[in-house]
Amino acid sequence: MPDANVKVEAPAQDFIREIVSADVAAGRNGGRVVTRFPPEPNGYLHIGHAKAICVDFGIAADFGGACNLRFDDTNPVKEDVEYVDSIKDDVRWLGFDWDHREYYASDYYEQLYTFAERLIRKGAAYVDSLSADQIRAYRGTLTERGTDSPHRTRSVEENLDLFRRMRAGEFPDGAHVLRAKIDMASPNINMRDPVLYRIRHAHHHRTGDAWSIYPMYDYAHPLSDAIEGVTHSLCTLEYVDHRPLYDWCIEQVQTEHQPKQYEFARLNLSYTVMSKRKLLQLVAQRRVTGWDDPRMPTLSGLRRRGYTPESIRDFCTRVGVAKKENVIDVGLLEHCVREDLNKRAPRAMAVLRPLKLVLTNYAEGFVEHMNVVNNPEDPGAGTRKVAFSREIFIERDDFMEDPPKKFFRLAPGREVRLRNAYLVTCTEVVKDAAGTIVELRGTYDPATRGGDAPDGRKVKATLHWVSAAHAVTGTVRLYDRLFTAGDPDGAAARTGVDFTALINPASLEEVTACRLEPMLASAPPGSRFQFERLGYFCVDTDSTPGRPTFNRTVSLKDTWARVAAREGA
RNA sequence: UGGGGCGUGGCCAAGCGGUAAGGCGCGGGUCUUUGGAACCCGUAUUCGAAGGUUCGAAUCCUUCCGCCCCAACCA
Repeated sequence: MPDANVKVEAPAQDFIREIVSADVAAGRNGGRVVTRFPPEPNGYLHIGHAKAICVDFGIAADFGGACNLRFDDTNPVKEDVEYVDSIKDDVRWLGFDWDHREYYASDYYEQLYTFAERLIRKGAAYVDSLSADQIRAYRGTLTERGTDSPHRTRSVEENLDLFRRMRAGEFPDGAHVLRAKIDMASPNINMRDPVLYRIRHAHHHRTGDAWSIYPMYDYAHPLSDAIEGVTHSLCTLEYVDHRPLYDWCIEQVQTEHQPKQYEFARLNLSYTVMSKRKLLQLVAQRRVTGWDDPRMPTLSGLRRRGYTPESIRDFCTRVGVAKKENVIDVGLLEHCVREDLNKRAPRAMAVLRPLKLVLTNYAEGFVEHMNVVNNPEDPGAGTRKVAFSREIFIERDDFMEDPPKKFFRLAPGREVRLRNAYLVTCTEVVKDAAGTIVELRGTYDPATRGGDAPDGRKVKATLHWVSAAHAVTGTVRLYDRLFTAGDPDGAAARTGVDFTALINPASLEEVTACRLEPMLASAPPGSRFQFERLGYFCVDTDSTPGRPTFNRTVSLKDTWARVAAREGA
């Protein structure tokens, strides 16, 4: 008698989980759930892969199953160990664990070869000696059926002999291919005798020069899944048309396990390009500094930008899994990091564009150490001391000589609060010969230490600040979306311009003479902070104690910016 | 034009014949020593369109329209 309390059904949140759930309930595959994440090691992982990773590992975890990490390394000329290493780093960083289940399609080459001979023997595959161009011509078009190759009727003996000699390296690249014998008249072009093996005298990053023939994806993938005992092979929509071929391979080879393929929509992000080819172009043309440029949608870029793995996983969950083509608003991704970092990032004060404010009634040479809460959202984060003195820097944007109606910050004669310090009033604006404001003078109210007025009077703004004598100088990189168009791919296609023409010229602004709270100078690379009132920032990988450098992950929501824009200010 | 996939608010997305969840965004408000956060309220008489079946349709049927994918010895 099964204990109903022991059996915990994972709730179905999407159509794939519904299918898996039904399979488990029906006892298919002995109730086992095995998935796999199968990247080709030919580039860096991006946020689109993150969705696939979350789906593959997430579904396995939901059903108490396992997810394999399998490198689909069937094309030696495009692949490299550099990529397998980065992929492993990225998957791990995202928070997923494949235990010892690290597999490679190249580990199955011998087995796949044996399967191929089996196909030849049963007359389901043949060696074709047409050129690539001829094969294309014989394939027909979308509307016209294809034509059988003259080699389609070769005998099993001849096919076996040729195939073995292909393996032995007797022929040059392109001389022959192994093809599945299916149906040249199929309305599904993938079924018109697809190529299974091609000759490639190339060095493979793992098998070296052991092979001179390599299996194609359509052949290697389903059989690799079967070899590993994968139960649910999840991939993106463009493979829907390949499913009949996937099933054909499984059926013809008569594998022990029969994995099933299910497809979901890939992730697209607004103001972003996601194709490997385009990302590579950005790197190659130096439009960005590299694969890990903080503006890149790669996982290494997002990591360097300051994104947390938790926020990316949360994003993938919110995005959902369905079959509809989509373009997710990048604002959702930004929302996810803000939400995560708000709870975890310690606060700091940093003045990006400093304007000196001299408090004329504050004793010269006097220093006070204000008690400051590290994170109002996290009492456990504790407090710290921040030096305050006669001369401080405030943000230039926080002062206006002639403020519009809805500007609440500092202005001549107006009182505002310096966060965690005092209420101050601007009494004088000092300008240079050109009329540029070079300094502010003002007074502070000694009775308001900490920021509260004993008489209960209120101010409409609280400003961040840093003591001039104590601040350290640093660099802050302000990032914005890489493209000006919400849908760069679509816009480029419509207008006929290259997508690089849509790059946002202001995607990076480097601000050098920022004045930072001293403790920021010793923060290790990767550490994240909220610069109060500005946004979330992390110490860049190229930061040094002598020249602290921060990347802005994302700004804080800025109501004033919205109001100012609306008022045309 | 052959085959396949998909059409629910600005962007996602539930919904599986019983009378449109939720998130982001947006608008308004409360609170506030971050114009942040938090909290509250509002935001589709309608589900690509038109017919039909039904007491009842986003859900079933028919036709039409639109978008995406496929003709690598790439994955």
